[in-house]
Amino acid sequence: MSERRTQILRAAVRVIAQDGVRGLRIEKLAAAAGVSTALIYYHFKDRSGILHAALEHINRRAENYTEPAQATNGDPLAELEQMLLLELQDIDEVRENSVAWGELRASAVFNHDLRKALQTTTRAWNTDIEDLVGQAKAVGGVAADVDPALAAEHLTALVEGLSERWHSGSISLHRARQVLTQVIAGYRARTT
Amino acid sequence: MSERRTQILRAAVRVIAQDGVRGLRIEKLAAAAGVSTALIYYHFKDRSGILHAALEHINRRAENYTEPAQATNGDPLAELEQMLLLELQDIDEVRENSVAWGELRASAVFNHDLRKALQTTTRAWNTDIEDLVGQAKAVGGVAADVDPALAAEHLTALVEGLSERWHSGSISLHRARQVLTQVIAGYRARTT
DNA sequence: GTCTATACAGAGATAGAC
DNA sequence: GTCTATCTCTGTATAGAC
Repeated sequence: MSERRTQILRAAVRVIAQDGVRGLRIEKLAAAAGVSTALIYYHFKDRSGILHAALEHINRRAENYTEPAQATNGDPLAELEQMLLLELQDIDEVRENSVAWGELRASAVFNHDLRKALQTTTRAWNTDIEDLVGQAKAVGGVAADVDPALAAEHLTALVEGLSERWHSGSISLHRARQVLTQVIAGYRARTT
Repeated sequence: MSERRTQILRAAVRVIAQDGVRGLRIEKLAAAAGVSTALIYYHFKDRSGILHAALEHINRRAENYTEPAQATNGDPLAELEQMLLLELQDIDEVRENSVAWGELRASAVFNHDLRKALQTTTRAWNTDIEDLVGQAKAVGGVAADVDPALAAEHLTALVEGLSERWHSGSISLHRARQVLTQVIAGYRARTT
């Protein structure tokens, strides 16, 4: 992919994180990227083209920082906790991504075109978490009667809910992390 | 409140549920309400006035159907489950409200004016659920070491997360209800 | 209170030069 | 590939009659 394209896409994520998908203005994006509006149309055809490309870009970034972070000494549940808490951090890149991701979800409610990309990434995330729960089960970290798929959907949906509350000012970041931590603790070798 | 106002507000909720807060067009709203655009400005001053009034209206509706539904024989946890599952139903009024409410949250991420109304309703909801968890604790329905406030935030944030996934097509309604039911079941007299 | 007609601004998109 | 200039459409908002 050309330099220019990525330059514009990076700017797009920034602008989306600030104004939302539906608040994205080509002129503002052009300013943020330091190029003319015409160039944006040249590279992305139209508004919807930019949006799709930007959302793909967000997905790719999301997949990246999902990768194994620190050593967790083979404790799958600890790794899971780390992976989920990753989304709830006040660091520019993470917050930007998380807000933009939330916007993608919110927009997909009304724009059916966006749903497919959303589903793919959501499923991938669910699967990652499901695997970790499965591993935790194998080593006795969680009870045998926990359904990994169900637990994964529970945890990821919860993270999304907490993120949006955080971004919309209805819960503090600290509190959100606390809720999540407690819920995960609740999975440690218990019943159901 | 005048007849006309409520007529317009009802239409507004419908339109918001269909196109989102940011997709609301005065002309479309006028058509949906069967009035002229000028009349809308007459009653609500400007676009933002309509939005605020519509969101208040949504809040009022939400508070209503939150009321005790069916007899639950004094089982607080059953009542809680019923109250939360209420949000996950494929019935026009509920879905409309739930979508509109999701839009309010999503818009509040970028529009700080909306946050106050959001916080108020969120807090009220949390408190209701917290009370029920407290009652359940009192009758031994949930373990003594469960923190009702934390549990309430967990459950309500989860419902929001599941709702949005449902509305954006990333989870089926049935599956969302299943996840929620299981999570609540996990609270029945257990540790943490 | 309610409508018709219209002014005005903002934002998406394109033409054409370099 | 990239820019400047500009066209055009859509959507908010108002004027003024009834």
